Amino acid sequence: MTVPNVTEVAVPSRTIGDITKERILDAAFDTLVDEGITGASARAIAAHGEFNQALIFYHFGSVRDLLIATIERSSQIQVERYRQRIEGITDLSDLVHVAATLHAEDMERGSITMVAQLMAGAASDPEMGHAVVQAFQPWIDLVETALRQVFAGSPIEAFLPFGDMAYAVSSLFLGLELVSKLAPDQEQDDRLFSMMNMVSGMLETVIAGQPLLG
Amino acid sequence: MTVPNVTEVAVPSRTIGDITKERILDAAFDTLVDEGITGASARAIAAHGEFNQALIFYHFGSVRDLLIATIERSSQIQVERYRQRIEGITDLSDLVHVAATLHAEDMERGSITMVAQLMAGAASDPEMGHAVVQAFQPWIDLVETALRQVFAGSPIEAFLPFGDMAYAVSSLFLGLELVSKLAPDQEQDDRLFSMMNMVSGMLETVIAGQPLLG
DNA sequence: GTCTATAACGAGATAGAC
DNA sequence: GTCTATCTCGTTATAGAC
Repeated sequence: MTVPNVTEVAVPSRTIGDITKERILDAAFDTLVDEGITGASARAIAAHGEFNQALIFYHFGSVRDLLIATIERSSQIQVERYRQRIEGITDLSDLVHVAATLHAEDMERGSITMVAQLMAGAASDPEMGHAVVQAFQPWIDLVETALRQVFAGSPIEAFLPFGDMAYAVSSLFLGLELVSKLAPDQEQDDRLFSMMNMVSGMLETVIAGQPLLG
Repeated sequence: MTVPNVTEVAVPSRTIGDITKERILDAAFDTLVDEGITGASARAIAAHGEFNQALIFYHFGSVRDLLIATIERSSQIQVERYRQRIEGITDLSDLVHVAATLHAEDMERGSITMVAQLMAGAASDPEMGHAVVQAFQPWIDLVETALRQVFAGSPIEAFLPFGDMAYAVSSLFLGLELVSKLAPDQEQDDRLFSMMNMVSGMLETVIAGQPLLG
């Protein structure tokens, strides 16, 4: 990467090619969310973004490399978005509430759906599998950060395996979006998070040393 | 359906066609597990089962209808298998142990992996989506049965939303197999279930009315 | 019921004009 | 950097011999 001379270029110059690349990446994302991995062909992506099919191969070499670039880019962007949303959350019940909101948002936006789709698609492609796993890691890390925040200072903090918990919670959301996308049921999701809320309430009660029943 | 005359046919007759149909269904299952939804073409399935590609269309009409028949059949069979394994389990920690075993087995066998793959593949196909959701329901019901068993007689039994819990747990396993298949990590899975074991132990302690810490 | 052969089409990818 | 045109291959699916 060359650093532009400041006297020459004041703002980081975005070439027209960069703009096209982003258009293609956006279209690939949209296609993955709308049509799934089986529908994410070069033709379908080009139709979604209303550009020429050949541009995909000019800019990314192959559809597969485009999809890999797509998950890398959007994971990075979306994780950063979500990270801002969990910042400052120190209460478990607040975290559950934010999680419910983010899940609902993501059902529209599709960033986790896209991860699930690429994960399924990478099943027979080790190289792509590696890229997808790499892109999924920041999501797990994000969850771990959130969990550590809300359990900081708790008497059980020292006993909790945050890494494993984050792995489980991330997988849960992955599976959840897979199912939710297939059978959209807002009420089911509402009940799910109200259950999580109940569990978090019980947990807070127990941690405080109070009896659960009474 | 005609009932065969007992004097004529002693055992329910399986035509040679039925046997072929099962071969095709088995091959479709194997292909889905090994190659994923993107690799489950008519040719690939035929190669897996070492039969002629045209048989798929003769017996099932289309690849899609074959895949739908596949998930219907194997979900039914596998859920029945698993149901036998959770029979008589009344202890939460025993359930966790069985769940860990079944998860490990399924990583080899692939019945849940197959559901995850078809779920991803059905994203852009409402009709297939419906079939997959239908096939997933018995899994959720199975989990609900297991949960009801271990919480039967517990003082918190009346407060627990078993249906929602089953939905969540099923989704968790779905996501888990999706990730595990992509990045096989036996140690991670071991830690996961040891965590679940810890949680179930904590839960039993709390339900018994004893303090969690001390 | 199973085979071979092939039609009809969509896929990824490239060449070459602009 | 973007376009049209096209190649090649794999795909679903069918026709017709056996």
